Parts: sequence; structure tokens; C-alpha cells
Amino acid sequence: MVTIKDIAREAGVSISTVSFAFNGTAPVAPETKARIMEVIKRLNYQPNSAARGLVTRKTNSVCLFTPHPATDFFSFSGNNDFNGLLQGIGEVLDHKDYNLLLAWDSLGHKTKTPKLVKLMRERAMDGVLICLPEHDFQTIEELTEQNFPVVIVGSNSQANRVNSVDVDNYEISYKNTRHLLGLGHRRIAFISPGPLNYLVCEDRYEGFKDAMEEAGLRLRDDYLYIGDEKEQSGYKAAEHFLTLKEPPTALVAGRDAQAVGVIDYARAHGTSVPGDLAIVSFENSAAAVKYGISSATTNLYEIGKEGARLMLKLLGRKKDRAPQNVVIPSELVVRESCGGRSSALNADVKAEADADQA
Amino acid sequence: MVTIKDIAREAGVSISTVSFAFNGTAPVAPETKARIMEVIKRLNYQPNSAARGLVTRKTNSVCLFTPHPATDFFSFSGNNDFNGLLQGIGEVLDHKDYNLLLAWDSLGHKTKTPKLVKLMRERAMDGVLICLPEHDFQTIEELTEQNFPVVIVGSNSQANRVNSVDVDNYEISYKNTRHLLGLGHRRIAFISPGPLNYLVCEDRYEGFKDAMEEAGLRLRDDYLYIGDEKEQSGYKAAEHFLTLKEPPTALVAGRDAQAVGVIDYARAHGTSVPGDLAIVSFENSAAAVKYGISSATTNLYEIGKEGARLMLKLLGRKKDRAPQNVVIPSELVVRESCGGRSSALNADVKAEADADQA
DNA sequence: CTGAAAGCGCTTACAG
DNA sequence: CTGAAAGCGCTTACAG
Repeated sequence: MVTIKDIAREAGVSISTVSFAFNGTAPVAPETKARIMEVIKRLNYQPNSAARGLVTRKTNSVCLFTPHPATDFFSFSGNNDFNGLLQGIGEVLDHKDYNLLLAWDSLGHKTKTPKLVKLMRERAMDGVLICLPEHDFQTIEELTEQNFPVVIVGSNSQANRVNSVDVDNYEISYKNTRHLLGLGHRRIAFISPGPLNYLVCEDRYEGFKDAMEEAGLRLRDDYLYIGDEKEQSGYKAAEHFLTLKEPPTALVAGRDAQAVGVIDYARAHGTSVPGDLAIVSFENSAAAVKYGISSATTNLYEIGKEGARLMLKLLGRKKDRAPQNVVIPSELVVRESCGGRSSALNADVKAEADADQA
Repeated sequence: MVTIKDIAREAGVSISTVSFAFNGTAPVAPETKARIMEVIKRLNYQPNSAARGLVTRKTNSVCLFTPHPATDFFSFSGNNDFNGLLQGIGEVLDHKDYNLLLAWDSLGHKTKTPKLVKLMRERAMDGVLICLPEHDFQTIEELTEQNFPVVIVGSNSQANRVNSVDVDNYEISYKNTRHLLGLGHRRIAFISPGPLNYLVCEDRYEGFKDAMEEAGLRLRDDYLYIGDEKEQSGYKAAEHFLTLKEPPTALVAGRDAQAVGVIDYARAHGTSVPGDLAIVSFENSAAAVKYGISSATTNLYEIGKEGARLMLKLLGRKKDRAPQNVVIPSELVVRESCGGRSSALNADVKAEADADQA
């Protein structure tokens, strides 16, 4: 292993000068610097990260704390595009020469995060991006108190207290529902992508609820189905809804996979989509394209990018400021499944949407 | 930040004794140890990883080096279950209290791996698991020469020179093809899941080729289609094959997504699967289940686990031994798509397969 | 069983 | 512009 001493000896200078030259942290005579850099290049020197970290108190790495892959969270979360999140985070981090540490708690712990606290205490990373279905705000507070940068990526019920980046699931769901209402539907059902105590699910349900109530429609228990991340739950939901005395004419699917399940059921039972049942969904995944599902975008790539950017910003700051909450825009991509694709209808919806904005 | 000095002062001992007690690296009087541990617990002490790493020369972290997520490699590689790989690696690493570093080269570099060399030189990790479609063996050799542990996870053309863990794609493809031959097919086509210079593709093609040649069948150029990771390429392949003067009666799909594309085409054109076209594939993904595709398993979870285990073994070793190549078993899950599901047929195939083993 | 001391490879005041 | 020295927080011989 070639150390700074080797470079110093070979270049005939002190180790401080090598450090200054390499890091550009103090002026060094051009000829001296050139000589040093030549030796560095020749000997393939790279400063030992542990030694450097020990004195700078920085690891130059950021941790992404997520559920253990086995929990299938990214499949759950309304987007199985974990790669998109990773890509966004990775690109921003790489650009600033930060490393990415991937961590999760051992299986079994639900919202407890001992591993995270341990990593913070041993200073294994400079900051953490947390992406979980439910949060352990006690731990987060503990980290924040120690001035340890935390950014929540995805749903976050304590928005004003913690830095975060997410789409606005409530707003998206509200607009999805308004879209169906705008098409004339009154009997609209909702499939939750998971238990309602999960933040994403709660937000999506609330948006649906408020849009319905604003339209003067009451919520029917039999028009709510609590599903999970799988296609099968959409299939089951469709079975439930379509065998009711008075089936819904439209539904808000909790995620694209569920919408696919609904369509599979409809195809198998001669139900027309959107004729008998109009569908809007969340995610805008590849499946939405393939099945012609109208779906609102959840750009995990952008969420990852903004999350990493916010983290880097926090790391570059001396004093802490008030938490920041970044909202990534989303839009409903209208396809066949909702029956709102005809240009005339679209124009109406568009106008209505614009009016909503004002 | 609470350091070993704080603990030593509070417990009224020297820092060495604290270290010995905490790490169990030297005998400490029971009462002393109890007192120290109490203080450690009370003050929430966790040794600084950089300081520790500086002297032990270990980071206790392993790097997974993969293509940048944007390259969609895991979608390509015959299995988009990146989570499975992560889960396998993560579980084993967690168990031994190792951290996982995720790294890739900046976009643009293809098989060059400067980032990897940099991470090794600065000692940011103890070893690396490499999972790439093509390998930069010059870099790998460089790492190996420095006694830096390397394990290739997935395809590897230099098996005997580098540690690796993978399924045997050649063997799987050979058996897939034999399965179709066993069902009586003679006009069998092959769709490659990517360019033939990719190792996975080459292996799968070679297995197909050898099985065909052994059966005394010649390879027809028009029965080979070079696709990519997307469903669409299966659709296109089906279009190509089924509009030939003499269309194949069976085909080996390069991956499940392609098989899905083929089935989509068949459904849209009234072609019966397996009646007019029998299909076997690779991956055994959720899509294979949904579409009833006969597909050979690629257990990325197991590959990840064995990869991490091998890495840990290497890290615990003083002297280096000859490279080890772990093969993860695979089996063909027979479903409707190949027409080989009837028990009678299966019995034949089974018998034949057994005969092959002998 | 315990402590004083050296040292891991860097960065960073501090002198000059 | 350059160097000698202290020190980051640990581990690990070495004495006793």
C-alpha cells in the first residue's frame, strides 16, 4: 500500500506539502506541485479513506436505509422501480464523489431501527436517506438531535419536522378521482395498495375520500377494498366489486399492478374496460403502458435525485435550518382504461384541471 | 461524540482495558468488565469505524459493483429481480455485521472500471462482488494481484481464474433444448436475450447449439433471432419466425419477458401455444407463472447468498488458494407453454433426463 | 489482569 | 510556499 509518506519521500517534500498539493488546500509552487502529482500518478497513490475520515470526520458516504428487500416494499410502495430510485441517488452522489451505503434492519424489526443508530454512532456514514413504509420518528429525532442529516424519501407524516422528498400522493389521488368524476362517474370504488395505516395508502385514500365528499357523494363500505402489492389483489377486488348488486362504474386502483389484476378479471368475465368499468391508477409503470391503463406518474428517479441533492446540501451546511419538504410533480397519463381519452373529453378534463389549479 | 477515552475515564480504567473488554480480545476481570460494559451501555458508546479501520486495516464492508441502474442490466441479465440478489447478499453480510457498499462506474464507461480501482486503493471496502454483463479482466487481475478479494456474481468467461458464483447457463439451455427435442420437436428456434458477445447470451446460445447438433439437426440462420431485454423483442421474434415459409414448431426464449412477447403475438394472431409453437424459457419469473411459461429457475437470491458467503470466506483467509467456482442448481419448471405437462410425456422426459445424467 | 506507549495514514494549525 | 508537530480514535504489542 502506497502512503503519503512514500509520495513525500519520492518527491523530496514533506507530507503536508503532498497533502496540500493533492487536495489543493494550500498554495504550492507550480514546479513542486507538478513533481508531486507526477509521483502520485506514477505510484498510483490514493489517500486511505479511513485515515482521512478519522481527521476530517467525514466518510464521504451516504446511507440509503430501506426495508429489507425480502419485505418486497418497493413492490409494495406503489412502484417496484427500485432501480429508478437508486439511479437518481447514485447519479447525484457519484457526481460529488460520494459513496452509497445500503442498509436495512435485520428481518423482524418493523419500525425499529437499531442498525441505523449504530451506523450513525460509529460514524459509518455522513447522512441517511430513509425510505420506509412507516417511520420510527423517535429514532429520526435522535439522529436529528445529534445534528445527523436525515432526509426522508417517500411518504412522511411529519413533513414539517423532517427533511423530505416525495410526490404528493394525496393530491394525485384527489386528481385521479376528480378525473373520473369529470367523466360523469358517480359510483366510484377504491382499492388500497396496502393497509390504510401505511402512509402511502392513507394519503391515497384521503385524496379519494375528499374528492368524493366534495362532489357530494357518500363513501360506501362495499366500494373500498384493502389490497396489497400484488396483481392478485386487484383481481380479487374486481371480483368483489363486480359481483355487487350495484357495481361501481369506475375505480381508483391503488397501483398499476392492481389495475392489471382488475383488467385480467374483466377480460376473463366479459366486462368491458372502460365501458363497464373505468380505471385510473398510480405509478405509470411499464404495465400501465402495456395494458393501456391511465396512471399518474411517480417519478422515483426524480425523487432519488432530489433526495440526494437535498442531502448534499445539508452536508455542506454548517448551521441547521428548518426542515425542507420537496414535492416532485406528478401528472396523470390518460390512456384507454378510463374512457377519457377522446379529445373532446380530454379538453373538458383539461379545462377542469386548469380551473382546479387556480 | 463519545470516545473510548470517555468510557475509560468514567470507568476508571485505561483505554486498552476498555478495548479489551469491549472486543473480548484479552482477558479482563469480571468486575472490571461489568463496570466498563455498564458505562458503555449508559453512554451509548460505539467505536468509531474510521479509527478502528485505520489500525485493523479493515472496513467491514463489501462492495457490490454492478452496472449503473440506468443501463437496465438486471432487466437484461435474464432476471429483473435485483432485489433477490440484494437480499441474498444482504442477509449473509448482515449476519456477520458487514456493510454493503453499492457502486458502479459513471455512465459512459462500458467495461472500464476506474471507480472500482479507486475504491480498492483508498481501502473503502474489504472486497468486491462484481456483477456485470461483460468483465474487465485486466482490472480484476490488478485487484487480485493486490490480494484484494474478488468474487464474480453471474456470468464469467474466466471461471478458472477468478472466484465466481452462477447458474450454469450453458447447461440450462442445453437441457431446455433437450426438453423440446424430447417432445419430438425438430424445427426449434432460439431467441437470444441480447448480443451474442454477452456472456449470458453466448452460454445460452451454445447450450442450444450443442443440443441441436447432438440431435443431428442443423442450425438455420432464420431460426436465430437476436433480441434484447424487452418483451417487444419477443413479439418481434415471433413475428419473424411465424411468418417464415417453414416456421419453427418450438422455440427456446432467451428470457421470460421475451416468451411473454411471443405469447402476446401468438394470441393476437391466433397461433396456439403450445399447439403451433412450444416454448421453454429462462428465469422462472412471476411472468412465467402468470403466462404459464415453462421456465428454468435462476435463483438470484441463492447466487447472492453464495457470493457473499464466498466473499466472507476469502476475507477470513490468510493465504490465497485457487479460485473457487460455485454453481447454483437450476431446474426447469414445466408449465403449459411447452406442451410437455402431461404426466406421460413428463415421465418420458424425466427418464431421458435421468439417462443424460448418467 | 491492567496500563503506558507506539502507531495506523492522514489533515491542519502553526512557524518560519 | 514549505515543514515539523500535534492529533483524529482506535488496536496491539510490550511490561509489569
